This record gives sequence, structure tokens and C-alpha cells, in this order.
Amino acid sequence: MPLIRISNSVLTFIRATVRPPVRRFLDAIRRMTELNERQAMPANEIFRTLPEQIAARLQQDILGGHLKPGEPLREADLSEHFGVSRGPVREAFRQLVQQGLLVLEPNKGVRVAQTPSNEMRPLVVQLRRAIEVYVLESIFDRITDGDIDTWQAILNDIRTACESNDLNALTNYDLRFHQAIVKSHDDRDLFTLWQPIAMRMMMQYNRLEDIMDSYREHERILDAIRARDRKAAIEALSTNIQ
Amino acid sequence: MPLIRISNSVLTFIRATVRPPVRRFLDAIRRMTELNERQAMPANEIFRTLPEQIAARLQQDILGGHLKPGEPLREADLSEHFGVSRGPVREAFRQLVQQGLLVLEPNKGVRVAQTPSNEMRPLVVQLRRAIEVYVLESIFDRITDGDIDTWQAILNDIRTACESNDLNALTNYDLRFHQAIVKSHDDRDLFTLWQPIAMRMMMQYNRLEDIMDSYREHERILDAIRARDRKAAIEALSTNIQ
DNA sequence: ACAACAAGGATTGTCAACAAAATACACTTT
DNA sequence: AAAGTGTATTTTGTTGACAATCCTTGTTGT
Repeated sequence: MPLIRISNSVLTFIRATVRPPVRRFLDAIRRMTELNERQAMPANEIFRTLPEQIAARLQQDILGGHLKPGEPLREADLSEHFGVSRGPVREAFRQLVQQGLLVLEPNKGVRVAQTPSNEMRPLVVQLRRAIEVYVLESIFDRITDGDIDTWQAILNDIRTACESNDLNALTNYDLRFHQAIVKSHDDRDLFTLWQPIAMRMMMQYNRLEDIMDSYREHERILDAIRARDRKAAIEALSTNIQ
Repeated sequence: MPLIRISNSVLTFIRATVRPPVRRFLDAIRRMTELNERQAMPANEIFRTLPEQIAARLQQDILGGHLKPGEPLREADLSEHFGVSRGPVREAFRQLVQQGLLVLEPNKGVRVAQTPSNEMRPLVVQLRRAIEVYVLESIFDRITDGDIDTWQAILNDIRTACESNDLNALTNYDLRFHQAIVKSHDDRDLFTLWQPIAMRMMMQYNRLEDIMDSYREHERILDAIRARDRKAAIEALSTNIQ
């Protein structure tokens, strides 16, 4: 599947051709989709940059286990596969290195990172809990009904994934759920801090006996938020992260 | 000052010319210097890659306050300044983005990151403490006299910086001290996790009344380690991080 | 006066060609 | 055999040219 690249060429052309009210309308749409994407909506890839699209696909391949830890990734292969030059692929690699999904060795390229050791897991859990609890505490009084709706939509996706026993999709939506919460904090820097930590947990997604538990845990979080029960929400969030 | 670029051209020539025993000897030296650099020895820039050298300089400029938060950095300016093309500069930017020192906006370039808000500081302190305490606990029984010597050398630099009241150098060596400890853990991934968190603290280095306190705190840590007093070492480390 | 618009320069994004480095392999020597 | 050596291949690093985007400024129309 080739990448969707409407944004640059076509959109610029349209923008230049069309009357200003329509132009502003297009910009508004663009802004909205960008915002939605930021809030972890179903990925609308049209307006994203090339490297982001590539990184997003590779991320799914890694978290989905199609790319095994230690496996080397070649710039030339992927640039051919995606039909772009090596530049954007390189850039995508760097983004994934930042997320901790790839490891970079100078002059040798990148490999898929090893899943964190079991010994290290408690530390990662502790770190992620600290951040997410801090975020939830911090935003709790400013959570809008719109936020809750957004999160509910993701929760529905989690339910579907659980019911169809699709671990791959579940990992994805679980990530999106927590991502949406962290991103709703004003300070974008928190997300930057949180992402590499959370990724390391997503790489070993095998904690639950019953996959349905994942849905129930997230439901508990959102229900508590909806009831504006601060303490219960934080407790539920905290037990979900382990 | 132009970047030192001996490694590639000259070294390759030598390697190709010279007899294999010497060749391996050169490789050994190379490996050693790389290792030393990894353990935060005085920066031997000769064997580093171009982007790493650039990133190292920019890092000092940012932590030293010569580049103010919010200030935009232009690829073209720096590529001219360092006498390289935009590619390596771009790469250096990405490394610094990973460290949290720069912020990237697509199509708009990078800016120096804002120092973390005061509200957020306790969280960052908590995260950094968690990691460093974990590391120290984890490596404690395997710390060699060689390690201690290395750290003592950095401690001496800290003392010098404190005595000459050079806050800039102090920031640098403080970073190196903790970096050396974290890097001595087998799991390199811990360093990747730790770095962006620690950087955010280094960006606001203004905690101490008396600058000499910094030396005393680090001295306490190393003394406790030298005495193999686990509890005291962790306590000292923990109070140093705030 | 004020919004809509257009043109220009400045800056980042992408590309393809080339350089440097790492790797693999066949060949030699001891 | 086993290590030493040279060459060819593969892969990443670097460069400069060009394209797309952003931003500023001046102009037009109402």
C-alpha cells in the first residue's frame, strides 16, 4: 500500500485555485483533523507528514510483533517499499528511536529494540504511573464532556477489539486511550516525556489472563471520571498500569 | 572553531595501509576511546560522528544559557557555522529533540525548549530519582574500584568548577557524574530513558544557595559508595536529586 | 479603514548522486 | 586448519539542487 500524499501537491493547488472563504474552510478542516489526530482519533493520515506516516506504520508493525526485536531495518528497503526517498525513512527512524522502539548504531543502522527485561518492568510501571496519575490529578477539574466523549469512543474500540479477541488492535487502542489522556494536558512536554516510557510497556503486552479484563479496567477509569470521582478514577488508572 | 574530522578519512587510510596487528591495535584504541567517552571522560571528539559533535556543542550552548528558550535555530545558519551541509545539522537537531532540549514543529523548524514549569518539577524529580536509585541499587554490588576512580575524577572536576564559581562547568560535570553512574548499568536502555528526564532538570540549574553544596553532596554519594554503604549511598543520591 | 489577496523572500522538506564505512567472501599464507 | 589479506558488495553518511511550505509585506477592492 502506497502512502497517501494528497496534502502537499493537491491541497496547495486547491488552496490556490479556490475562493478565500472555501480556502479558509479547507484550512479549518485541516486544523480539525490535525487536532483530532492529536487526540488519538482514528488515524486520518491525509494531513500528516511523510515521516510521520511511515513512523506510524512501522510502529504498528513493531507493536504488532511483525517486526521482531533485534531485526535490522534498511533504509533502502523501506524507501522503495513506501515509494519515497531515503530521507523521510531516515527521519521516521529517528522518531521511532526517540520512542524507544528502534535502537540506532552509528554507521550500522537501526534495529528493533529488545523488549525491556522483566527485572526492569517494575521501574517502568512506576514511572508511567507517576506521570499518568500526575496528569489526571492535574487536569481532573478541567475535563469537559467533549473529552469524555472522545475517550468513550476509544473505549468502544477497545471493547470491539476485546470481543473479537484482536490483541493487535487492543494494543493500539489501549495506547490511544492513555495517549488521549496525557495529550489533554496543556503542557505538551508531558507527552514527550511519557511516550518512550509507555512504548516500552506496549512492547510486552501480555499481562492479562482474560483479554476482556482490559476493557473492564478502562471502563472503570472512564466511569469514575464521568462520575467526577477523583479518587476512584486515579485508583482505577493506577491499577490499570502494571 | 571548525569540527575535528580526522576519524574518517585519515584513519581509513591508515587502516588500509598498515599491517593487521597495527590495524587491530588502532581498532582497540578506537574502541577504548569510545568506551571512555561513554563513561563521560573529557570529551574526545575525534572519533565521534559529525551530528554528535554538533549536538554536543549545541547542548552546552543551551544548558549554558547562551541559547534562550523559545529561540529558533536555523539549519542553514548552523550548517554554515560548522562548515557542513544541512544534513548533519538536521540529524543533530533530532538528537537534541530526543533529549528534550529542542522542540520540533513540522515545516517550521526547531526552537530551544522552554524550561519545565515549576508545577511540573516535583514530577520530574520523582522520575529521575526513581531511575537513578534503581540503577544504583541494581549495580551496587558490582561496582569496581575502576568505576569509583572514574567517578572520583569527575568529582574533582566538580570541585574545581565550584571553587572557581563556574556554574556553566558545574552543570556540565554534574550531568556527567550522574550520566556515568546510569551508563554503568548493563542495560543501555536505562540511559535512553533517563536522559530526557535529567535534561529537563539540567535546564533549570538554580537550586542551590551555596554553590559549594553541589560538591559536598556529590562527595557524600561517592564516599558512601566507596565505603560500600548501600543505604547511605542511596540516601545521599536521593537527596542530591531535587 | 479593513479584510482579501498576491508576490516575494526565507526556511524546511524531499530527492538523487556520491563518499565513507561496515560486511561478506574468496584467496593466500603460515 | 587457522589466521591474514585483499577485493567486492552492501549499507549508511553527506552533499547540493530543487520543491513545498510558511511568513511578511505591499496592494487591491469594498
